[in-house]
Amino acid sequence: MKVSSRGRYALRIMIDLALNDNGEFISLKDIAERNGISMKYSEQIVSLLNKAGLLQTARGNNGGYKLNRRPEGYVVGDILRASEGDLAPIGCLEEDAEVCDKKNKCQTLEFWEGLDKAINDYVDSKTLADFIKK
Amino acid sequence: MKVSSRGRYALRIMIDLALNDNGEFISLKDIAERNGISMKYSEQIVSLLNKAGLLQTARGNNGGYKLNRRPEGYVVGDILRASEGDLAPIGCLEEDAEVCDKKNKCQTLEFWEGLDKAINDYVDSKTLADFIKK
DNA sequence: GCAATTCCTACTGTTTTAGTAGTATAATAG
DNA sequence: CTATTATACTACTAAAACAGTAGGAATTGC
Repeated sequence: MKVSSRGRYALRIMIDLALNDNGEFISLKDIAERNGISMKYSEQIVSLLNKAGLLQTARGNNGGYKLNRRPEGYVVGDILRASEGDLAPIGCLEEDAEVCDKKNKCQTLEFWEGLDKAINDYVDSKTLADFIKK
Repeated sequence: MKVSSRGRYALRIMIDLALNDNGEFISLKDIAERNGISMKYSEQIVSLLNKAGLLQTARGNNGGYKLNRRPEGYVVGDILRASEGDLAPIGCLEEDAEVCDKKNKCQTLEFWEGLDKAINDYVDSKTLADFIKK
């Protein structure tokens, strides 16, 4: 039941981008250094965030990344789902799960659905803004 | 962010014990067969539940397992923590985690504590009784 | 053209998961 | 007192997931 390092780092990177946002693109080198993550690993994580449409990017010299909305516009759930994949606590509840033939008589499904909801409700109740105004 | 098969099976086994409780000890063979889990794997899981004090056991002929309280007395969280280990979503929040020197200035700790609480509050709000009265 | 940067994909060591397997110990029936 | 039925304990193993590394291609600014 652990969030992987990808998810944890993804959140840190997004917070870093919010904290250091000055309108310019921020290079991954700076982000990675500030957060003690290797360039190469950061690359992979940022790539996931980018593919999920959470960032604005620029290649080449003076390129880098920046947020494409204000911090309040980022729900933590979206950041985690982008980096971690599904947050579903069991396979049956994943987005693309194959339909289980025992679904109708499954005694535990409802419980797991409730847990899934508890988790997603929580992570969707927080935005990046909650991390920067302190 | 997945619950392992040990945790899922543990819950099923406990429900099975509640549903089939007639005062007698129930053999693991019966439990395993009813739930489609191998004897050997079931053994390991039941062993964890037993060590956590959730069961009453008897060895030898006519031996087996049974609940030591009424279904309402079992909180699902206890069953999952016994089988899965800690439900903490990140290592820092585990019971026996070494103290992190960056704890004071960690920007994300509070968020993860909140998620930990959301998860534990949910699993501790359900008991075995919630699974059998339908 | 060169330096700085993102983008993409393959590879690798370690840990965790999901079990199997074997044997020892205990209780009961006969 | 022994055969049978059961739990208890510990070691092992194949496969998957995790946590990165590594190398090179493409893009842009100066």
